[in-house]
Amino acid sequence: MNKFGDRIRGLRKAKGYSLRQLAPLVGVGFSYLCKVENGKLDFDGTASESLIHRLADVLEGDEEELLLLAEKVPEPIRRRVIARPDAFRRLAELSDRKLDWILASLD
Amino acid sequence: MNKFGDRIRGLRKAKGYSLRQLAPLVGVGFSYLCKVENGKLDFDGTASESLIHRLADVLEGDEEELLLLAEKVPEPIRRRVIARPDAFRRLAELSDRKLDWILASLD
DNA sequence: CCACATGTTGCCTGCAAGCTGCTACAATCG
DNA sequence: CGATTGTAGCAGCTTGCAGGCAACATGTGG
Repeated sequence: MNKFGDRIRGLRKAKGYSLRQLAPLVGVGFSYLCKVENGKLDFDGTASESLIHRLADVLEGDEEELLLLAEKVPEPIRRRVIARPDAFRRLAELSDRKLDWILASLD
Repeated sequence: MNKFGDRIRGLRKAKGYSLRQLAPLVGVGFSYLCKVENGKLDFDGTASESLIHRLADVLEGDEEELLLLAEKVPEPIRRRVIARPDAFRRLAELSDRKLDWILASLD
């Protein structure tokens, strides 16, 4: 259960980077990157949003996907939830099946 | 533009508490509470989630509503977004009008 | 076998969030 | 008047986040 780290590692290998090569490109130390990939950060948590942003950039990954794997709510979604709390409170209570139905009816 | 503080103040008055009375009930100092209500915290930010939780409890307010006023995403909603990112990424892109339409069609 | 790149880990630090806890002063009210 | 209430400023303090450094392990080609 380390979806985020595994994804990062995958993207990194795909680009042929070593930890020491990638680290300076995203502005952190290589040892920190290692911990990020293995989910071994001292404090139980994940990388900061700004680091995820830089990683997505350099590795050409989907930033929102990475944020979600790291269990963070991406800003565009967050803003929308805050703007329309009435709507999202209700939507959040819906079953998977009803969500699917709504998505289908959007076309 | 101080929705959260105003709401807290309203709830507090409704219960007939003074700042100095309420403060110990939620475990903070009265001067801090004053700044929370007036949005004058030293660091630009809002009260912590745990304080909001205690306030909702003591003042018998709706915790999710208060969190949203403080521009924080409540846990139940957060979990749902993480569980169904595909759905919420799309829903977040919808206009207010389309959201209203969906809500209406839920009955 | 050695040299060297790569990955892993433990400890250590800087900094900002989220408070505490005074203090002082103005406004309000019985 | 005296007591209560709200407002504000300032100095600290504790915790957790974010990351650095140095040493150690593992692996790989020559």
